[in-house]
Amino acid sequence: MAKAKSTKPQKGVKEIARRANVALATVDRVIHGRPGVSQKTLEKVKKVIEEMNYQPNIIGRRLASMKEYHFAVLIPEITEESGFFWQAPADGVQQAAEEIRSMGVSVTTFFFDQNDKRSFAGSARRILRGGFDGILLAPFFMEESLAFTKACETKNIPYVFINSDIPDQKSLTYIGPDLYASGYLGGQLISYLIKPKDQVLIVNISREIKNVKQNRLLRKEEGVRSYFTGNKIKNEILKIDITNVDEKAVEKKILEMLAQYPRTGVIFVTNSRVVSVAKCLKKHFIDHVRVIGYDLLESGMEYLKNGVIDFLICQKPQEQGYRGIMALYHHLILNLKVADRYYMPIDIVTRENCAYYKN
Amino acid sequence: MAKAKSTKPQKGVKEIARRANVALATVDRVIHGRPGVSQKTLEKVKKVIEEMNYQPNIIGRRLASMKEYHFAVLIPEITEESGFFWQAPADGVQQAAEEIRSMGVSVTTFFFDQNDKRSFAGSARRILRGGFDGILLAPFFMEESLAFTKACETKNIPYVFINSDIPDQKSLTYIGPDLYASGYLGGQLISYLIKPKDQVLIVNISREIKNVKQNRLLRKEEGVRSYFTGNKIKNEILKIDITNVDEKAVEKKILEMLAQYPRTGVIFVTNSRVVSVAKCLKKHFIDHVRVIGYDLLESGMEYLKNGVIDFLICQKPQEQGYRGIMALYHHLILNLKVADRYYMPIDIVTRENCAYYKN
DNA sequence: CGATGATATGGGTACGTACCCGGAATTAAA
DNA sequence: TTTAATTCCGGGTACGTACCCATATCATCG
Repeated sequence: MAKAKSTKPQKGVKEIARRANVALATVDRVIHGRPGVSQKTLEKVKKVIEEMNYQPNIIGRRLASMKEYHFAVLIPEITEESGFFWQAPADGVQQAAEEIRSMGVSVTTFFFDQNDKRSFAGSARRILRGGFDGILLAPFFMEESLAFTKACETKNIPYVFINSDIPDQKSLTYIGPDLYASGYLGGQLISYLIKPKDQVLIVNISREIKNVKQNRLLRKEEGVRSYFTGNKIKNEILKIDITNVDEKAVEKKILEMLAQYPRTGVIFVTNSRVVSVAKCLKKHFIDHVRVIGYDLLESGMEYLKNGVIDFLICQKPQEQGYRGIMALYHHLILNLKVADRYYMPIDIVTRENCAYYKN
Repeated sequence: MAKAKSTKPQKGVKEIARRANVALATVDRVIHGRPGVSQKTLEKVKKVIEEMNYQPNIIGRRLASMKEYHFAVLIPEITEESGFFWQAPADGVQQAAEEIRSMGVSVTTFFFDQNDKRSFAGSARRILRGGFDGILLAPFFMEESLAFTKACETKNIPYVFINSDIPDQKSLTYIGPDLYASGYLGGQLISYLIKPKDQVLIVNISREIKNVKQNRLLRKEEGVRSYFTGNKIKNEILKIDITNVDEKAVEKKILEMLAQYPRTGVIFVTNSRVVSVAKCLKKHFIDHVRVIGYDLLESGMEYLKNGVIDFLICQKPQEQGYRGIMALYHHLILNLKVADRYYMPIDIVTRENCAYYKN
């Protein structure tokens, strides 16, 4: 018979071992589901763990297993072309990384070219080879993203979607905008700016038609239209898709439209390319048209301030990056529950409050 | 002569000890500034620490010193009277508390009666006696708050202001709204709703006149006025202070004002009591007056939805609580730098986006 | 010069968990 | 029955830091 152990109450694993009258190592095996434990002891130990409602001490755990956690981030390049939009999420990622570095977490960011599926797939491959423990990605290209997440699932690596969602995937969580709702809100903002007989021009500016990004724009457009029908707003909605994202091309198209439809009172641009439109209006001294767009970029702020753009709809890009990393941290290290999606608040940014959204 | 130590590279304190050729305990004394180290060794060890750019391992530290950190929170009671406003910051505090509990931090919340300075002082006293390591407080009453923070400074306890700031204090940080800016933004929102010859009515509803809260309202009012003068808006601004916060009393005053000034087009209420005003307008079927107010309470949302209130200006009350606690955590446990103030974004909440701000 | 006290220093253990390794118990094969 | 293989279990050490306690060193005074 095993000799009676000391009965002074301990805590954690030790206490389990004491109560179940087994060695620490055995408890450890049970907790980690390692083999080498008889059915009998297994149940005994499990019962004690249950009784104690044992919660492992994160600190002790992190110290003992000096395991480093490596997170990978896959987002578009921070380019002039995209108005440096992805700088903000990258900053948020950075901020989170600093905060949890002392817990043994490192974060590596991979970029891809928004106009090149292959660069996305290439970075994805490199991530898969890199042996990462968690992944944060902007699923820009549908097929490539699906292939990637499937591989992650095989390897049992949790991944978080950011900025764009692919529903029905087994992502740990989605963090980003509710596009439809933001368009709906856009509809309301339009209604504040428009006069009874005016027309509204919705502008989608995007190079690719068949990628996820394009669908994003359409979701927003749906939202706007839905607000109009839902609130019985009679103003006519015009619409134009511009696939040549060059500023000159945008300028030309916009001028054409305005010439053709002179009663256009509001232009609603479904992404940050609103800047190109604003630039055009400013250049041609068109000041009877109000403009609403998306994302608070440096350039957009300028047009907000000089009154060319009235509203920008903005969804906390920095916080998206921050929360994405923290979701992985909570899940993998702290064992906290993570909500399966988190829609960012839809911020209305105007000339007067934009300073508070820029950081 | 001390015998030569092993030279295999270690990390952390051990490596310092090895390089400086002293014992671990000595290094420890230096790091914690404890006495019992000769000037010579002190400098030697400090030099090595410098060279290595030594960063203590938080995990090891937390494990060794099983010190528990206790944070105290001092906020107003969550009452019907205040529209349960403080529920949100309390929730944020709770969320942060859960997140850092595994790092050995506990959070205790103390409440006070907004109408009773003594209850504030009483809770403050209890906190001071409680031996807390960090404090988050809403400095509602000027004198009492100053006495409290002074006591904290004496005891070397860091404190964070939330929701209201008292400038020039040695608070670790301030987290809350920029009141003036929010009023300024309010001015812009008014301009969207007002017609050329309309008058604007600013309403301050607050029981106390001389407490911090009252000053808050005045700051917002200043912001509005400043927007009007700055943007050369000619509409007349009317103003009324209501110190009887009872709904009946508010109703009476509002009706009086509207009778006296029938060209009132917009009512701007400087706090969440906007609900009382909305209630009054709704009751008397007054629908030609637009309403702007503060804070997204359950009751306010209702009037937002049925169109009585157009805009609510809102400053992330939940996040204020969350960030406040995290600031203490970053400072005390993680040794991270904390910005000396953090102004919350000024959210514009409308019928269409309010759902995203409620949680 | 020895006793005393203050100052300086090092050894060692503990925190809660992970994991290696050797040995006991059990079972299968000889 | 002995031996080998297998399964099961416990002892012990490590992670990086904090802190107690014992000892060495040194100045001071009787």
